[in-house]
Amino acid sequence: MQKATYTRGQISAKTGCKLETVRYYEKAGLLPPTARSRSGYRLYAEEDARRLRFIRRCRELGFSISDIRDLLGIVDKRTYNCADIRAVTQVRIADVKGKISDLKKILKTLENMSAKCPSGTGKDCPILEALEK
Amino acid sequence: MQKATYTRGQISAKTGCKLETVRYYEKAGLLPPTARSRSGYRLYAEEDARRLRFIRRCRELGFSISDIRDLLGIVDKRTYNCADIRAVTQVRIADVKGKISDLKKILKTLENMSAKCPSGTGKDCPILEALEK
DNA sequence: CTTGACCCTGTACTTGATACAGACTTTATA
DNA sequence: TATAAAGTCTGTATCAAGTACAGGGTCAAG
Repeated sequence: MQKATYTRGQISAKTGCKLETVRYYEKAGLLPPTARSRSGYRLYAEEDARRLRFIRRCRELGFSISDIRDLLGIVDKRTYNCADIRAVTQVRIADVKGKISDLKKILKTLENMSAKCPSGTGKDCPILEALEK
Repeated sequence: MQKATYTRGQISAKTGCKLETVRYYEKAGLLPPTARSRSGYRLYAEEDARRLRFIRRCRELGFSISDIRDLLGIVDKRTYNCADIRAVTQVRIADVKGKISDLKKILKTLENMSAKCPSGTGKDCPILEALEK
């Protein structure tokens, strides 16, 4: 009984990772080199699909490729430590919080600037003045 | 009476734009090519400093280089329209709002994941399970 | 047998800088 | 005045995280 295999196009459709991105993840070391058909086509297994979905989910949550490499490295150890994964996640949470707070400041500034604009067609635009500080 | 001129290092210090970044902005078309000394050194004027500070401020507020090119294009017209500037700013505001909302969703997911983790050293990490979806 | 769809590799492009190599110029110090 | 140090010049490489070709080989259907 053979294991099911998929071509790159098939695994791409199956996981939602774009065709070229799959190759990119292989080159980036997130996906181990697959088996190849006699003519050199990559042959992906079910396990690769799971891994790709994991990577995709992590990317959606903003983990960097290098974060994901760390996470997968931890996972790939037969005996991993839950605390290690938690640590990576906590750093990510702090990062997201920081970004939200930065963006809120930026938003406030932009809205203040925009509010001063009489929405007219005149010159001496108050937005420009604010931008020149 | 000569106008004051600055070298790249001087204008960099004066505006807070890093040395190499000044050259980059020139290449990117945000800063017009400056006058040159006999030996080929760039000579910046007061006007360039104003322009660089404007660019820097825009970047701090997250405007892209191409946004800034647009803004400067509008400003450089002798007769600009305040509404045009307002339009660019409004798009930027919408963009920032979108990013904040995306990041909030991400944060919630990350925190939910992390909250399930018993912070222990066990296996079957609930964060991993959540990441595999 | 040929057409079209798929896959292969390697490379270039994107954004917004940053950094370096190797050469030249200017300034400061001895 | 000589020389060393600091500054500037150009062109190119690097980063992240892909995306998009070009120029080939391969596979299935008609």
